[in-house]
Amino acid sequence: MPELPEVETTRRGIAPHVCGRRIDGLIVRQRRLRWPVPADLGQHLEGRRIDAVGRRGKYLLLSLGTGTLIIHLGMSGSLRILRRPDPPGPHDHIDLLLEDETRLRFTDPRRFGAWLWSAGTAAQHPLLATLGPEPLETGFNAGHLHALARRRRSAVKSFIMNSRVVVGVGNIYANEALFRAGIHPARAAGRISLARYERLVEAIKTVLREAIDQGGTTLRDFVDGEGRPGYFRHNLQVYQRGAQDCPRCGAVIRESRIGQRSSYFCARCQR
DNA sequence: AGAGGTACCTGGCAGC
DNA sequence: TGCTGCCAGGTACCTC
Repeated sequence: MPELPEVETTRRGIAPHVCGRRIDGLIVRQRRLRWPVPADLGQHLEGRRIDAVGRRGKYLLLSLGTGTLIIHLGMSGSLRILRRPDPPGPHDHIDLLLEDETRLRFTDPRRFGAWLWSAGTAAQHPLLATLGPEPLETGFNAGHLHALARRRRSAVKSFIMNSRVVVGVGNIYANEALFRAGIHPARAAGRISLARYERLVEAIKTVLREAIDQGGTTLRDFVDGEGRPGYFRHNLQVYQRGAQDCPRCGAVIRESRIGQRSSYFCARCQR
């Protein structure tokens, strides 16, 4: 699933094709996603023009003036621009029909994604109301992390994957950022110094920026707005590299489960 | 308040 | 080859 870099790659890919365009219709072939697609969604969309494509965490936000179409890609979702109405595959659940025959097609084999409507601004929607800061903005800093972590005993990896702490950091980039920062993923969040949180914040920002530059990470499903995969997979240093050599020190990369998620780390470099 | 487990889905893969 | 069990990029919701 798409983490922040994949969602941002999608946003950048679709924005030029949908911004300013009028919505002519909505085809919902499968209503049962993470939540049911609202039965009246099409009525909110048809005839409206898309003003902007924004992002908050892993949520894509299509602003229509009268409200916001909120799209989440879940674990396996992707959005593509179609210039002609290609016949839908079994997991092509939704087409947003735009003027000039353009379509925005939503594909999601696992159906953990979501298409929701928010009247007014997206920030008012309950799903977005409790989200933490954006990792690439200044509100995300070591002081914020260090203060929030006080007395918390959960693993720092689970801590930075908590969307109330910071948005957009999923399993791949949590593993990669902790490796770059030299912090053991199982270390209690409340037992990390401010100085080490400085390193972690820098690592998170850097790894996310680099991944965005590479068009995200494609493990299986992810494609950008043009149907192309992301290439950051070649830059992963620990994720899915259990039993291989640590690229920094040569020790064997270890694999374990933390908070029910696969975790990869070098026990020599990360403390 | 925080931590941990469960649930929602499909598909690919390893092992038998 | 086919079956079974496990695993996968997320996250809301429940219980303790």
